[in-house]
Amino acid sequence: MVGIKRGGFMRLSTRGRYGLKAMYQLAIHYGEGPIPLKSVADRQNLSENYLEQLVSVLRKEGLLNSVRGAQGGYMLAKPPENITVGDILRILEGDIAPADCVIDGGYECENEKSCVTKTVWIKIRDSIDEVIDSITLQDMLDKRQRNEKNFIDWED
Amino acid sequence: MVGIKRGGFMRLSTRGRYGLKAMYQLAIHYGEGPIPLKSVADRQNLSENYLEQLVSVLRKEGLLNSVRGAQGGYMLAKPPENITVGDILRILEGDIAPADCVIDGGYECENEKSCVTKTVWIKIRDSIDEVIDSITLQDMLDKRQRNEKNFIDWED
DNA sequence: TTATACCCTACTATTTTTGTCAACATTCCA
DNA sequence: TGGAATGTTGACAAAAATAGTAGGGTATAA
Repeated sequence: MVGIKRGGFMRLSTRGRYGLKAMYQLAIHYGEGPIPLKSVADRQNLSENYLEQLVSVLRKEGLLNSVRGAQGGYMLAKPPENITVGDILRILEGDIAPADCVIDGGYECENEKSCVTKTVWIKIRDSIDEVIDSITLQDMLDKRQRNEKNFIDWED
Repeated sequence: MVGIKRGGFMRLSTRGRYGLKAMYQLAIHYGEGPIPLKSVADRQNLSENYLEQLVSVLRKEGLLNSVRGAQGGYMLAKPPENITVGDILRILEGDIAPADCVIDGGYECENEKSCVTKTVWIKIRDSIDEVIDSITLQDMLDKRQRNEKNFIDWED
C-alpha cells in the first residue's frame, strides 16, 4: 500500500480554510475600524506571518482594506453581504478544477468533444460553484446568530 | 507572491482521474472477458506500473475481478449500472473532505457545535457526494452513445 | 516451457503545502 | 521626537503528498 494511502479527497488547503476563518472574524467586527491581524491569529492559534501572506492577497484583490501603523489593521472592503465564500476561496486557492481540462482557458485534452469523464468533472465543479457562490459572509453571521445559545468565545 | 501561487482548487489527484478513466474503459468492454491492463494504459498513455497500483486497490475493494496469466486481465466485478463514480473515487482518494473536521469519525475542532465555517464545508461535501453518487458507469456509457457522432477511437 | 499478464513491495524524484525569518515602511501616541 | 505597534515584502526551508519507477514473483494459456 505504499504510495497508495491518502488522507482525503477534494480537500481545501489551509490557505482557504484559514482565509475564510479570518474573513469571517473580520466580518464579525465589520464597522469597528481596523482589526490587527495579531488578534485574529491569536484567537485561531495560527502563525501570524503565514496568515499575513493570505490576507495580503485578499487585500490586493480588493476584499480587504488595510491601515498601517499603530491602531492599524485590516477590515472588509465591502459589506459582508457582498462577499461570498466563493470570492474568498477562488482568490486563495485558484479556480475550482477537479481536473485541468475544466479550467477556462486551460489545458484541453485531445478528444475534447467526446470525453465522457470530463462531463463528470464539470458536474462536480458546477455543484461546488453553486454552493460557494450562494453563501455570503452575512449568511455566516446570521447562522452564528441562530447558534447563539452554543456560542463560544473564540469564534469572535 | 512566493509560496502563494497555486494551480487549482478541489483538484482530484491522478489517482482518481486515471482510475475513473480505466474503469470507464473496462465498462465499455464489460461482458467481453478479461481486458489486459496494458491495453488500457497504452490507450491513455499512462504508466502501466502506476495504473496497476490503482487497479489493484479497486480489485481488493471488490469493484474488479482479475484473471492471471496469458489472456488474462481485469473486468468489472459488477454491471456498470451498479458502480458509481463515487464508489471509485472514494476507494482511490479517500473520503470527501474539504476539511478534516467533516470526516466521519475524524478530527473535531473544539468549538464543534458552533463552528460556522464547518457548516460551509459540510454543504460543499454534501453537494459533491450528491453528484458523484448519482452517476454510474452505465450513465457514462449512455452519454458516450449520444456522443457517437463525435466518437474518437481512443476513448475505447 | 515460454510468453503473457497479474501481484507485490520498495524506492525515488518532484511538487505542493505550510510555514519561518528578517528587513523595512508607516502611523500613532506619549 | 522617538519608540512601539502594525502592515509589506521577499527569500528561504522543512515536511508532506503526489506521481511515478523498478524489479522480482506467481499463475495460466498455448
